[in-house]
Amino acid sequence: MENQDQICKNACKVTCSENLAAVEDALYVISGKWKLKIIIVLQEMGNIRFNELQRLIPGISARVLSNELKDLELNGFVKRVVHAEQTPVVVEYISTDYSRTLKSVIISLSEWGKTHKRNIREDAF
Amino acid sequence: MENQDQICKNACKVTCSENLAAVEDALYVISGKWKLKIIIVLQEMGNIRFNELQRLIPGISARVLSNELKDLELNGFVKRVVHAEQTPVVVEYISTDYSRTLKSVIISLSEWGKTHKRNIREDAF
DNA sequence: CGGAATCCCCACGGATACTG
DNA sequence: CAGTATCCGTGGGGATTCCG
Repeated sequence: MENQDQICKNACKVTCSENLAAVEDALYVISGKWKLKIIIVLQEMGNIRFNELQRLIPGISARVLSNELKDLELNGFVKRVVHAEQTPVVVEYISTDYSRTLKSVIISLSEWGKTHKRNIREDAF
Repeated sequence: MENQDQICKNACKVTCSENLAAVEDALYVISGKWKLKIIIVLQEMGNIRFNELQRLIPGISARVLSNELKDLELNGFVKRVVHAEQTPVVVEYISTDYSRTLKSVIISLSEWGKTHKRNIREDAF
């Protein structure tokens, strides 16, 4: 019966759009050229200052880094700590607990990136 | 001794840039507004035709969908199957085995998206 | 040092119309 | 149906300069 087929297809569409929505929600916050990279460096390095952060992320400009950090702070991924007692002022950025919930996303992404690179290499020869 | 601190920091920088590179390799292929979404729908629905694909991805235009599909095909994520025997011609898109290696990435991303949405809701009140 | 302000460009992608 | 062609706006982001 064709009905079975239709029912199945429609069920697929539902779980499909649910998945789509979930991924969209995730991408809305962490997509973009730099966001995930910044989060990774912050998690790996603990506290870190603006200029060193910029040095560790090849290619990012100061303006863009500044904007991204504001965005990440607004969304609770980054904490900004100012040590005003010193001159010149020292500013440190620290990853929050919430940003650590992204751990599994980062891991699976970097795992996939590694094997993907290997596959590309093999194809090349 | 300060040396210990320095050695540790430098080790961090190494694993850090390795992670960064891996994630960059991954993002290079699957980042963008639509790529992952298309892959998700394709995996969920099995074979699917152009117009239905467009309908299932709200907001995407025909031109962009067409371009993205070409790109995904080049990278081995999508198979394009033409049934020329019929008129009008039927074209189906099918997700490849290779695109299925992204499964864990998609799952962790959609899982995170769901819990993130919940957190946002709570913050709102 | 840690940014903010300004200028400027171009490519991503939307809208519309057309084709095999 | 399954796209392609063309036109066009806009905003992401680079380069540079300036400020506290």
